[in-house]
This record gives sequence, structure tokens and C-alpha cells, in this order.
Amino acid sequence: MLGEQSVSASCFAENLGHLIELTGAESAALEKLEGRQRQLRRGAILLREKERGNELFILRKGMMMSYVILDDGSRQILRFMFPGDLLGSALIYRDAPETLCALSDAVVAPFERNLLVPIFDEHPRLAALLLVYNNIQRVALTDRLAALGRTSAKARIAALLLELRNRLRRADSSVTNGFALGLTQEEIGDATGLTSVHVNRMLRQLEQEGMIARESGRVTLLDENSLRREANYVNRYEGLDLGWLPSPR
Amino acid sequence: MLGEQSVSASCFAENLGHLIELTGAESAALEKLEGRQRQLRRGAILLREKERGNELFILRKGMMMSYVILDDGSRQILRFMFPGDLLGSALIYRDAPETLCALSDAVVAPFERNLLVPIFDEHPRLAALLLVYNNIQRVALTDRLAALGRTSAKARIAALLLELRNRLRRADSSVTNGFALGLTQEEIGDATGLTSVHVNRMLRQLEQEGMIARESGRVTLLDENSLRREANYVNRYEGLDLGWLPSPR
DNA sequence: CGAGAGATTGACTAGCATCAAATGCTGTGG
DNA sequence: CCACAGCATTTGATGCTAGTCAATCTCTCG
Repeated sequence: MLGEQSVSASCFAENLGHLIELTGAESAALEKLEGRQRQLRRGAILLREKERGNELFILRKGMMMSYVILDDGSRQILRFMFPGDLLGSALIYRDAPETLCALSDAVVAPFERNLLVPIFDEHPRLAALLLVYNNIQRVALTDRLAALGRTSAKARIAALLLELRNRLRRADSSVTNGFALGLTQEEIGDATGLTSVHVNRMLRQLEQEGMIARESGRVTLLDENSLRREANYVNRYEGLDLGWLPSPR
Repeated sequence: MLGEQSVSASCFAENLGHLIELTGAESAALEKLEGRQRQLRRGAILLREKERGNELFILRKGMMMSYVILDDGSRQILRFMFPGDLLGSALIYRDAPETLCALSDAVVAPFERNLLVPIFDEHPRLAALLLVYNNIQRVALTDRLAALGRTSAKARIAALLLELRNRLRRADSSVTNGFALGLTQEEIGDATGLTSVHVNRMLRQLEQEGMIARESGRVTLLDENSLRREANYVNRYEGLDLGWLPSPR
């Protein structure tokens, strides 16, 4: 279903454009990052942990995730990524700290990290926006940290469902309360620090309590308020205040 | 003990200077952020969650933490902060997403966030360095996420001990394997998602296994390799590759 | 010396993991 | 079109890790 959308010249510009109105010159500068394209099949690994690489990627179509595998073989999913998201840590590390993997068929635009230099040199407001974008991610990570450290299995799953719906909607405004989550229960478990067995039981419980409905991979949020209360959830794309940004150049 | 160190004109410049050699102009630009100073007593709250505020802070002396309190009253500590660290999320949010609290007597330099504008406008390399600094934090958070989601209580505590020692040493190179951790067991628990009771048992176990020694608030890492193996720990201030940064201006 | 905070210890419980088996779903080849 | 393989989901039985509750001990500081 994601395959048929029209895709703009720069998904990243469109994403950042949700935060603040970009100038033509700024959009043009961002477009340069998406000159190349690469198709990925569902399950394909774009970059493996500890692999060298100084490319970054903009996700243009589909859904991806990043994860790490620990010594005992268990996996922790760190982030889910949607169209318009910037992927990769080549900005700072020689060797990738996390694996990037496609959850659906996907399209990414790879680019060398030194392509960012002209953005810092010529577009201070975009540079600031990159920092803002990173900070949103950082705060979203702290929310998940609090969820894993201090909330119940049910709360973590409720939070994940809310987060996924919001992120999907951000990338595609036609998304409603019902959506295909595109994750197995094992993946949900690896994101929330649970086993797939327990994920199953908690989903069932949420269903029995009337908070969600499910049918063949699709989930519908029936009672968003209860879910939010259950989950302690905050949408970190709201409540922003970017009044201080430098002027565009 | 932190009280007697000499403090340079800009702690933040000194911190970033560990990443890359700064020019005089760059250091001078950063010094402007630390014009004012404010003393904090141990336990003092600098900024409360959900409070409005468009100031950021540079920590100049002492140790601080950020945390959130969940609906059920439980606390999750998100980060520990040391001299030279930049605190606060006023960069992006109107209302603080986390509480900032002093763990020891401390000194901070508060500054208005729009003081960052000239840095973005005139010092592209510093702007890039801010992004790098943020990314290091983001990756460190993903490490903790993986620890909370997928590792045992003992491993989380081992990881915390290693992290604290490394961060302390970064701020003060005279720190060795023995150090005063300056945290109660309850605080260790709130950082690792455990109860103080269980923290106590795990510390004891690490001690019995000869990995650490303890006496009245001080900890000594006796067997760093075992700890690292136990903890799956990676020092995220190493392995950096900043070769792409814009030229200084 | 007394008060209060933190550390320690023991007994018991609960939430989630583990193990195992059954069921359902999808795509593929005959 | 069916049979089957392979994966995901579902369910039950049981175990273990870490939480809860509560008492005691220690240390510091007025």
C-alpha cells in the first residue's frame, strides 16, 4: 500500500517541512541528498552493526527498523523508521552501532556524509533543524527508556501502538485509527523488551478490554484515551517551540 | 572533591575540545554561553518537568541527573551529567520533558537558547559539533535501552558502573578505577529500572565475585574485563570518526 | 544521644520467561 | 486445486528473576 504513493523530490525536506516552512533554497539544498536511490526487499539488511560505512540514508518509501543483537543472541529494536526519516550513524561513528533492516519493501536514498558540509556552511537554519530533529529522537528514546524501566508489559505495548499510529500518520495523513502494523509479535517483543508469547497475551488482553480490535495483521485503536492513560504516552512531535531558529539564508 | 578543581573559561568548549581541536574564535563563541553562573545545592531542582523555560544550561561543576516521574509515582533517571555537559531541552520544547536535579553541590551557566543563533550563523563547524554531541548521547541512550530491554539486573548495574567511571574520568582525568559514585542505591535502581533492594543484592554479588570492591560510598572496579563482558558495554566516546566536519571559519 | 536517611537481610509474591504443543495462515509446486 | 512447508499466532504448564513488605542495622549529623 505504501508502494503507490507519489513521492516528492525530497522526502527529508517534506519531513522537516512539518516542523517549519522551508525556503526554496533550503528545499533545494536538501534535495541534493536524495539524488541516488536504492530498492530494498522486505527483510533486507541495509547496513550491519560494526560494519564500516560513511553513507547516510533518507528513507523514501516503506518502513524500516534499527536494532542491536546482544551477546546472548537476543535482539533489541531501537527505532522504527518511516518515509522522510534520516537513517544511520555514520555522522559520528566509523563502525555502525546498529543494524538497519527493511520491514517492508522500501526505497532509500544513500548519500555520503560530507554532502552535509554545504548545508552547515550555507544553511544555518537547516543545520539548527537537523539538531532539532535529532533532539526529538533523543527525547522519544527517553520515553521508551522510561517505558522499559518502569512500566508494565501492557503499558509498553499500548505505547508502541500509539507511537506507530502517530508515526504512520505523520508520513501519510490518510492513516486513521485502523492500520496494518506490519510487525510480527516477535518484533513487537524485541522493541518492548518482552517475549512474543507475552506480547500475544497482552494484545489479547487489550482486545478483551475493548481498547483495540485486531484482524489479520491490522489493528484498530478503539479507545485512544484509555490507551494513552494506560501507556503514559506523549506525542513528541507536538509541543514544539522553534521560535528561536536562525533566519533562513 | 569536585569543588576544588580549577574551572576554565568555557567548560563546554573543553568538553567539545575532546572531540576535535577548536580554534580560538570557536572557543570564544562558546564562552559567550557561560557568562552567567548559578550555584546549586545537592538535591536542588534546576528545572521541573512540564515547567516552561527557554534557558539551557552548561554544567560547570558537580554532578546532575535528569529524570521523569511516571503516573504511578515511580521515577526513571534518564541521564547523568558531568562538567562540560549541555543540559535542557528548551532547544525544542516549550515545556520541559524532564526534571533537572543536582546530585552534588553544583554550578551551572544558564543561557537563553537564542544565544545559539550566532553559533549556527558564524561557526558551521561548531553547529556540526553540536549535532555530533547530540548523536553521541542518542547512541548512549540506545545502549541503555538495550540494557533495560534485554539484559539482567547484574549486567545493567555493571554497565552503569563502567559508564559512570568513564564519564567521571572524561571530566577529570585523575579519576582511576576507584571512585565515589555519589549515588544512593535507590538512584542506581531508578537509573537501571530496578528496586533499591535488588540493587543492593546485585552489588553484593558483584563484590563476592571479585569484580568490584566497596567501602562507604566508594567503588573500585577490580576486574574491568569481566565487568565489560558481563555488561555488553561500549564506550561511545571512542570509535568516533569526525573527518567530514566543515572547515572552521 | 537521638533522629533520620540509607544499607542490608529475610520471607514471600508476582510478572514475565521458558518450554512445549497445537492451531492457523500463506505462498508454492505438483 | 490441493498438499505441504514454513512461519506466525495461540494456549497451557511451569519456573525464575526481580518486586514487595518488613525488620534490623549502620552511619552521619545535630
